[in-house]
Amino acid sequence: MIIKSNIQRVLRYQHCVSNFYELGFDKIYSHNLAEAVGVSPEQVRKDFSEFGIRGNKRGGYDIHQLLDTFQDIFHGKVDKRTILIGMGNIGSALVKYRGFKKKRISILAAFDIDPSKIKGTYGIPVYHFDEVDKFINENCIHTAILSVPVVSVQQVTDELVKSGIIGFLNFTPAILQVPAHVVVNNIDLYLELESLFYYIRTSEHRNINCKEDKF
Amino acid sequence: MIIKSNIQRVLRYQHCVSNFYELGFDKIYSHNLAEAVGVSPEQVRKDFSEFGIRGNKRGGYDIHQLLDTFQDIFHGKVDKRTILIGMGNIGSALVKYRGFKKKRISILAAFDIDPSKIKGTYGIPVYHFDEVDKFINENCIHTAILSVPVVSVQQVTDELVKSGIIGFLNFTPAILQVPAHVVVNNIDLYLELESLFYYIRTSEHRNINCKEDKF
DNA sequence: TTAAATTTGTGAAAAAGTTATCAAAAAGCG
DNA sequence: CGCTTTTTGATAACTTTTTCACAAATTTAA
Ligand SMILES: NC(=O)c1ccc[n+]([C@@H]2O[C@H](COP(=O)([O-])OP(=O)(O)OC[C@H]3O[C@@H](n4cnc5c(N)ncnc54)[C@H](O)[C@@H]3O)[C@@H](O)[C@H]2O)c1
Ligand SMILES: NC(=O)c1ccc[n+]([C@@H]2O[C@H](COP(=O)([O-])OP(=O)(O)OC[C@H]3O[C@@H](n4cnc5c(N)ncnc54)[C@H](O)[C@@H]3O)[C@@H](O)[C@H]2O)c1
Repeated sequence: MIIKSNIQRVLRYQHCVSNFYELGFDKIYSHNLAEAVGVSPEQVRKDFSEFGIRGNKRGGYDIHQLLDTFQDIFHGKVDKRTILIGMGNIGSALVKYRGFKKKRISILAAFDIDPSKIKGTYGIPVYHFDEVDKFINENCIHTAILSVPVVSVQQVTDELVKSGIIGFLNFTPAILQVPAHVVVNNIDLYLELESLFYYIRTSEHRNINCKEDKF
Repeated sequence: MIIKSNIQRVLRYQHCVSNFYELGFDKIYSHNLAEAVGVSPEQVRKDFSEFGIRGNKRGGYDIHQLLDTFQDIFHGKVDKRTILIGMGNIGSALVKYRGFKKKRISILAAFDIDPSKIKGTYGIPVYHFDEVDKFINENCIHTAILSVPVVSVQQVTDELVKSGIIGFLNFTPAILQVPAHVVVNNIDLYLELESLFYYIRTSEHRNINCKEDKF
């Protein structure tokens, strides 16, 4: 199986190749992509070979061909659909964001248990969580974004797994217990912030004008 | 230098140890933490040894002692302060979130260039970005959260680095160019979603009731 | 007190991931 | 055309990270 960081790097290369395409280029070299994405050229070639992407010796990679291949790999011509559970702070920020549409990702609907959220207008329909099973099966949904309070996330997850969800984007700090075939991508903002503080505390480059050692 | 994933795992152990403490336990074993966090017991012990945390053979780890040690490592008794740049969808979700306060992390102020954001009420002061340098130096800020549009993030970053910021939490899809001593933690929600779709497409566990192959 | 059971800590082994090396292909050029 | 330069692709070397294995310590219990 191709590992997550490999996939994510290739998605970054894709973005970079699109930029080159927009600028009118026809070919691109591993060192171009490496520089733009902040990895080594060898890494780029390794990543490409993992996906069976071949270039031309001395000729680099053909941009049009690359873009086609990326479209195949990531189903670029297919709309990707998901649902969101918990229309709170994070949930409504995600729903309002326009950037996913450009990448052909749609949050089809949101689900909550708070009647005020269900009545609200957010640009997408917001239903009661009781209706999620019906919606998943009627619309053939495989993934869900979890932005509910941490206390209820495991129960919500269990029900979604029962309804057929096999991929989660989890914004809660909980470590979800799921069957082996279910994938969970965790976004733990607290861990990201706290680890950042850890690094800056141990850094020798802190602002020398600071009298006290504040963080 | 201790790596990020090591730090983040230990933060998860901390959370789990706190739960055990709340439940009235006095000691905890590597296998308890392993199970809760979803890693191997050996990993727990290796992680601990990296931070110089020692347990007792056959006696496990003393919970009170562990919690004290975690407080030392992560400066649990010190308020950690940061600022936020870009009071948009994501920015205001973060500012509204109450969970960081409990962990003694405060977003002291936000900065924007849109006058309507600067006039708005968000619970924390929102200043014009022109004032960020003064604020950073007067308040001894080392870290910043970036939730501005991707087109302006590099320029914003350059200015913040000049003002002394050495740690970023970057919500934009841009790969930031920063000096070597500056740490950037990236949260790329598009990459997380797209890699999830990649996995579920290649999974054999997709809902069999789906006639068409929708994603 | 001795034996049995359990759990840590660590060094070795294995696995995973990244970087270096270099032959081969292709392009440019005199 | 033949020589030089560039760049890929494959493999080897290296590095990092995780897992394994087991001695040492400590507790429990007989
Ligand atoms: N907002 C942030 O910046 C932030 C940062 C870090 C972590 N998180 C995590 O993200 C999650 C969401 O945070 P938030 O700030 O958006 O919270 P929030 O309280 O604003 O939103 C949670 C939403 O979930 C709904 N909900 C509650 N129980 C539900 C259930 N059983 N089924 C369906 N919906 C339910 C609530 O009605 C609410 O609308 C939390 O777990 C939080 O820990 C958020
Ligand atoms: N909202 C999401 O769900 C989401 C998802 C993925 C990625 N992102 C990324 O996060 C970033 C923010 O997204 P958003 O949806 O919150 O955007 P947004 O447009 O809602 O907010 C951006 C804010 O930044 C301010 N701003 C613009 N230029 C600025 C400058 N030079 N200095 C200071 N402030 C400035 C704007 O006035 C606005 O308030 C974007 O880069 C976006 O690509 C957001």
